[in-house]
Amino acid sequence: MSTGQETTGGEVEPWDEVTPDAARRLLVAAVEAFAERGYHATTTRDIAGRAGMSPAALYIHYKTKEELLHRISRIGHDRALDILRTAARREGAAAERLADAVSSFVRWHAGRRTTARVVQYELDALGPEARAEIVALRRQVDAEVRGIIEDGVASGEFDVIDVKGTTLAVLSLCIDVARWFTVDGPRTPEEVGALYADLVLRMVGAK
Amino acid sequence: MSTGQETTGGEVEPWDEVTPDAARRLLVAAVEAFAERGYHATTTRDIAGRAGMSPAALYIHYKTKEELLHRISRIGHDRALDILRTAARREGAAAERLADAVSSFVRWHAGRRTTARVVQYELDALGPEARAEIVALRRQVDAEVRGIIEDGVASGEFDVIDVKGTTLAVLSLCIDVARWFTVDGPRTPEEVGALYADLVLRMVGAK
DNA sequence: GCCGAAGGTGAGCGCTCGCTTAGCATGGCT
DNA sequence: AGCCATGCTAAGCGAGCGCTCACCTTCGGC
Repeated sequence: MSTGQETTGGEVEPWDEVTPDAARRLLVAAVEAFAERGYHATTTRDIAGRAGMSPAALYIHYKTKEELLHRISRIGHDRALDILRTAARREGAAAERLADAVSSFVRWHAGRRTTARVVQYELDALGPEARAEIVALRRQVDAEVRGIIEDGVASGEFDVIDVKGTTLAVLSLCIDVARWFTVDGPRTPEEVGALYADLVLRMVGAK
Repeated sequence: MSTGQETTGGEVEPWDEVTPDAARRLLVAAVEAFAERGYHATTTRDIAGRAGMSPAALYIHYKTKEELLHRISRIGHDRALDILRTAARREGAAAERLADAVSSFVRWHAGRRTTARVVQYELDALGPEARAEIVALRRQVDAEVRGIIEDGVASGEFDVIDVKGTTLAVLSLCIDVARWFTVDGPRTPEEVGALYADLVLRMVGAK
């Protein structure tokens, strides 16, 4: 049921933009630690230890522990938004674009689950101004998906009563993948992506 | 689209079972604090303060802070399982039972959001043996929903390719309500329940 | 061969954490 | 009246937290 060509969904490590090397190692270590134990349960000594450095080294590259979370959250949301934008702005019917958006978004949440977990569940640990910046990005994420659904409704492809509520549900379904997905589980990110794209097309009454 | 009579979905405070009164006040205070800031970010001083008591009072009624979380998680999961069981075992077609299960489960996650948040997102803060107990309850939750979907497939009411995957997605959709729902938002728990019941019936290809 | 910038470390400061202990008030039972 | 079980508090212990500081090492430019 409706795949066609798809945009790639976050299979590469996207931390190349973080330099120098030591700063990137610290950030990757922080992603792992935050994903495993949560922001508040993670100590700066744990992050530094995972990166093979002393606790003090962290403060050469980052002002505070919260700045680490902020950087991770910012880069992660940029990536998520990029994935959805790519799918939303390609050529094709609304059904194809929605299926592509969902499957690549889900593949990112499953395949890069540690990052997604931090991005989606540690928002409240940020201070007010950093959180406001991230919330703005989330609104753009919502707008991309809502745009595709509105297109489908306008063209008669979809049958949706509550566009805002359905958009919320679609994103909610995708995001929760970061909560339950495990690499030891029976499904690959690609399989979950395909299943969820199918389920979402049913939700919007495609065809 | 398919409502009919519904089971009540967690609109009452379910902490009557916790006695004595001081222990219940502490537990309610802990639910609020854990839901707002997360288990690890919550201090025992904060919990005791919300309950109008000194920090030491907590340890008269609970051995550790973790025991508080364990009790909350246990009672919450019992309640969630009870809601789904009631819906699953009533009379009626699979579509009605599934709609009832989803709408009451969602109403609980939205209406009693603080409890649901702790129950669904603080599982990892429990120790191994407590977590194992809760995980067993979650498997029963999954089995109830899967049972309804299997019934619908067997009777020809539903059109589902991947029953296990669809069950997971349905529960995932409901659970994530605890993450995004707010009382300040534009929707009531009842409205979200009705919308989600409709979306889930579409997901299983009902009728 | 010398120097300063960049990047690192060991030690530790001030603070807050979960939890304990000694002791005080209350109230039902004898 | 005397007594002790129950429920609570004030004070504080040991540990671990985020973060800092004085100092060390490495290395390209002259």
